Parts: sequence; C-alpha cells; structure tokens
Amino acid sequence: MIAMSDIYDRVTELARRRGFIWPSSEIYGSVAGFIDYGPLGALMKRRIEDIWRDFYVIREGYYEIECPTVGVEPIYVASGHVKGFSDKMCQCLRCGEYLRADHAAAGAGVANAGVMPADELACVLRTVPCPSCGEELGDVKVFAFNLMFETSIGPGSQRKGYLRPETAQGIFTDFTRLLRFYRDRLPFGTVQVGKSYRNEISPRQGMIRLREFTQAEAEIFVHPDRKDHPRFDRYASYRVPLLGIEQQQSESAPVEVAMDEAVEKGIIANQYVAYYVALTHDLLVRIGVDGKRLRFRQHMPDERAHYATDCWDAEVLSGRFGWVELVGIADRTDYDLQAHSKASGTALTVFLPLETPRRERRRRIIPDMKALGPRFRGNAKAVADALSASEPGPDGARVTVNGETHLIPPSLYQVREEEVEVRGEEVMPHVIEPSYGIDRMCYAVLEHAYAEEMVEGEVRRVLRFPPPVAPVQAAVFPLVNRDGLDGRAGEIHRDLIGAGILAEYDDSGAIGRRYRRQDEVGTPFAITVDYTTMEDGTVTLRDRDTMAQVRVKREVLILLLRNLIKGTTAFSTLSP
RNA sequence: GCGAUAGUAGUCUAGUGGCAGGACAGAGGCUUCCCAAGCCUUUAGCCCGGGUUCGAAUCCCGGCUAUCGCACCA
Repeated sequence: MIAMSDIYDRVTELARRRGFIWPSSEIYGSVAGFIDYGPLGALMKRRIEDIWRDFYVIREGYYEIECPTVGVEPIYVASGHVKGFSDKMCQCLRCGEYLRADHAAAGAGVANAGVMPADELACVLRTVPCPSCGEELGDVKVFAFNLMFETSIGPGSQRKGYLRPETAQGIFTDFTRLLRFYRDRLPFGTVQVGKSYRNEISPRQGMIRLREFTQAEAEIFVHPDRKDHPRFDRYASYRVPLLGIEQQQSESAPVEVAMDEAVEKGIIANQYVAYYVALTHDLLVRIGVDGKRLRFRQHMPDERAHYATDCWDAEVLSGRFGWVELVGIADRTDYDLQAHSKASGTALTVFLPLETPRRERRRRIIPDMKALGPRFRGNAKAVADALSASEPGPDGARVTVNGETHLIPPSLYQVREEEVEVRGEEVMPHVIEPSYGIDRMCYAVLEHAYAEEMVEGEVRRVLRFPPPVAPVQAAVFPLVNRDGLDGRAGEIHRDLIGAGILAEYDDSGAIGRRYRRQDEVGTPFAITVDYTTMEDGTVTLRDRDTMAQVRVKREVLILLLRNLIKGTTAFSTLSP
C-alpha cells in the first residue's frame, strides 16, 4: 500500500514522464492553471469523453452540439455571470495584500457592504483597518475582479466578449432551435463537451483547479410538473452511497440507498435527479473510479445556488486533496430560460397541446384605437395594453401608465364575451443539469488506477485502467529478435492496427522490461510471439493486472482482443 | 496575491565561490526461449533575467513554477 500523501507526487511524476500530463508552455515558463495533455493523456481523455458520449448521446439520445467559446456580453449579463462572478477587491497600499473589499468593510461592522457600489465602498474603507497589516486602508481603489476572461470582438466596434465560464449557456441560447429540432416535445436533452474558462485568482492543486478546463454538460429540458424519468426503472434499484443533508448535519457516514427509495423518502428531490445520480455513479465506476472512494453529497441549503431546488455532487476521495467534486447534478428549474427570455425578449417556452382541447369563456376588452390615439399620443399603446389587462367597472376602467392613473370611459372600448378553444398551454421547461469536470475525472482515474506491487524483489508500477480507457490497447513483442520471430510479430502488429486496435510494437532489450514499460502506461494486453508460434500459429496473450498468460490461436486474436478491450469478455474467463 | 520553503539530464539526486558527478530511464549494439538480468557504446542538465566577483549551480535582487500556510474558489 502506498502512503496516501505520496500518491499525488508519484502519479504526477509518472504522468509527466510517460506523456500524460505536462505543464503548459514550459520553455517560456509555465502558467499556473494551464496544462498540456501529452500523447497518452490526450488519448485517455478522448476515451473518457467517448464513454461519456456512449452514456449521454447514444444511450440517453441527447444529441451533442458545439458552440463558440467566446460569447457576447449580453449572454453573461443575463446568466448572472457578469454580476455574480465578480468580486469587488482592493489592494492595501501598505502591505500589498489583495482583499475582498466587501469582506473588509463588513468585517469592520459596515452594514450592507455586500450590495454597496464600488465608489461608496472606497469611501467607507478609508477608515477601515487592513485585516492583514492593521493599518488604515486610506485612499484605496476598489475594482471588480471578474472570474471571466474578457476579450473584444473585431476591430473598432470593440464589442465586448467573454470566454465562456461554462458550456451550458450555449445550449440555453440555442433553445428555440433545439426545441424545433426535437419537434416541439418535452422532455429533450442536449449535451456539449468542450473548453470553459475561469480566471481563478490563485489556482493550485494541479489538474483539480484549472483556468482552462474541459466540461461535459447535459441540459435536460423537462416539464416542470413531470419530473419522473421515463426510463427510471433502469436505475430504480441501483444503489448509491448518499451523503444527504441529514448525514452531513449528524456528521455520519454516507448511506447506501436504492434510487426508488431515495425518491420515495424525499432524500433526492425527483426521479430525474436520482436517475442521473445513478447514471453518474455507473459511468464513473466504468471509467475506473474506485467505487469505495466515491460518494454523492447533497448541497446544504445555504450552499446551493438560489434557483436550484436540489443539487448533488459526485465526490471522489483523493490521497492528496481529500474529497474532490467531479460532477454536479442540479435541478436548475427555469432560472436560465427565464433570465434569457427576459433579457432577449424571446419566448423560451414550449407549446404543449392538451389531449382534448377545452372551451373557455373569456372576456376580451378591445380598445378603440381611433379614439385613444389622439388622446394619449405617445402613451396610447401602453394605455391600450393596460386596458386589455384591466377589470373595467360600470363607470369605466382604471389604468396606470407611467405612474399616472387614467379613467377610461366605456365609450373608448368594447367588452366582448367570447368562447375560445384552448388547445394547449405555453410551458417554460425546467432544466436538469449533470455537469462533469473531465480533467478532474482524468486525474481521479489516474490516481485510482495507480498501483505499486512487489514482484520478485522489484517494484512493479501499474496503471490499472479499465481496458476501454487505456490509451494504448495492446502491445506486440517478439520473444527474441531472430529466427523470424520478429518478422512474425511485425505481421501481427500490422493486423491489429488494420483492425483499428491501437497497438505498439517493441523489440528492444529483454522481454520483462517491455512488459514493465507497458504496465506503467496501463496497456491492458500484450501479445508475445515465441517459437511455439512458429510451429502451431498460437501466441501468448498476457494480462496486465495478473501477469497471467494464455495461448491464443492467431485467427481468433483480433476478435478476442476487441471483446477484451470493450470489456465484454474478461481475461479471467479464458483458459490457459 | 501575501508569507515560508524549494527549483541541477526524461526522472530522482550529489555538489556552500574554482573543470557539474551519479543512479535509473532513453538510443545503438552484443547477449537472451516469458516479466526492469548482464556487457559495450551513446544521448542528455544547473528555471528565466539582472547584479556582486578575476571567477556564480552556489551569494544578492527581480520574475516564473512547485509545495505548505493564509486569502480566494458564483
């Protein structure tokens, strides 16, 4: 067993040396919060993303879209990121410490510091002591630090843009197009996998907190009153370790609960959230996260965003970082669609027809524009709108426009009682959002896959990736480089590549060294050509985890390897 | 961002002012009938920029990065 405090160092050292993860732009000096994926890291990340797509795009049927990483300012004004993502800060002139301006003021007993504009804060702070050095702050500048990267679009016009802080907004801004694509029905979902950016003040923790990172997000649009998942039975009896609000308050351990029970008992708000909690558990275990070091923690009421009704984080136990959030699953209600609808003036609703249209009596007020126009001039339209929405009395209707109340006599409008057919209703969907941090998942898989064991007095280092995640899928070796063994091994290597299997060929040094080299990068299977191969056409197939070997006929090798790599066949079921 | 500590080959490391050394890894070769064996050859390094000095990996200043603490983490 490896000491937990060491594992981060060992994993990152291996990842650096063998081409998984590198510091970015090293020759010019790296920048914190940015990493490069080397050849094997990029492959592994791609495989994890593709497994994610198997779950969400193929199985759930939520098609993937791709939006720009640069977005115009109004998107992020509407989403709340311009306001909510920025902190008012100031720098102490004496000690140079950067401070949250509102925190400093509040700490000195200033009321409403959190909602105070910058110039007022600066004023208040004059006499406030610096929490760091104790000196009065005096004439400090208060400036907004926004966690979004800013940019400008095009020359001259200087239209302001931001690098997206999450992929979700692109899906919301495409809502009407998507609704049409999905033929005006609920529920439907859309996913996006891509880069997002947050200009963290001080990123640490390697791959855990990055300034540029990859997200995989699904936005599932559901009827606000129908949060039962149509395929809930798939995960109804699936058991997941849950650390609910109750367990956190009593500081007790997570409890294993089946999803149907969790919804019935009200631990999880609805079937949709529960379904994606279970699906996420399924997915994370599939890519190589250790199920014993995985839990789902519910956000405490004061922790979750004000619009979310329920939120669960998939957390994974890291030797270095403790419990780390990999995935957030939230019911975002209609917060985003409301915000974008309001800001853009576009209706972001779904027209849902009733099964049987119902007839309704309605009273309609029809303003006489010919008379209203000359009388109210510029305000005529507003008055007419207010009139239509009013409840007229016998003496007329009272309407308030621009703070003025007018009495409109009955001669200026008609009241018509009519029976209308109501064919359906406009509904603003709620959004269920599972949001995955791909880079953190990659790190968690690396850390959980890393193992050291003693073999004949030597340390063997292995990355025990599940075969579908392993960057290199197979290796081919000649036992020795003579008597035609190397030529035969070369043929087999070409066969594998021709079959779409990513295989490496290695004939250097001793066979044991080659096995170890592949163990270290997690290659699950090795094929060795020996003298028996030359006699009867069989090869040795060696398993990374157990180092066990079986003899396999060359004709079935490719089919067998495909099944082993997919995970549909286990090596342990093969006879030696 | 502040404070402390550190930065020498791909990796780990020795080197307190005087020719930068080793181990492992890598490459080429020999050897080798299944798990980092052995032998020969070989590639490769003082984080960046200034300063002090006859002379700096070493001392000083600044920057960058990493680790820890603080702050930050919608």
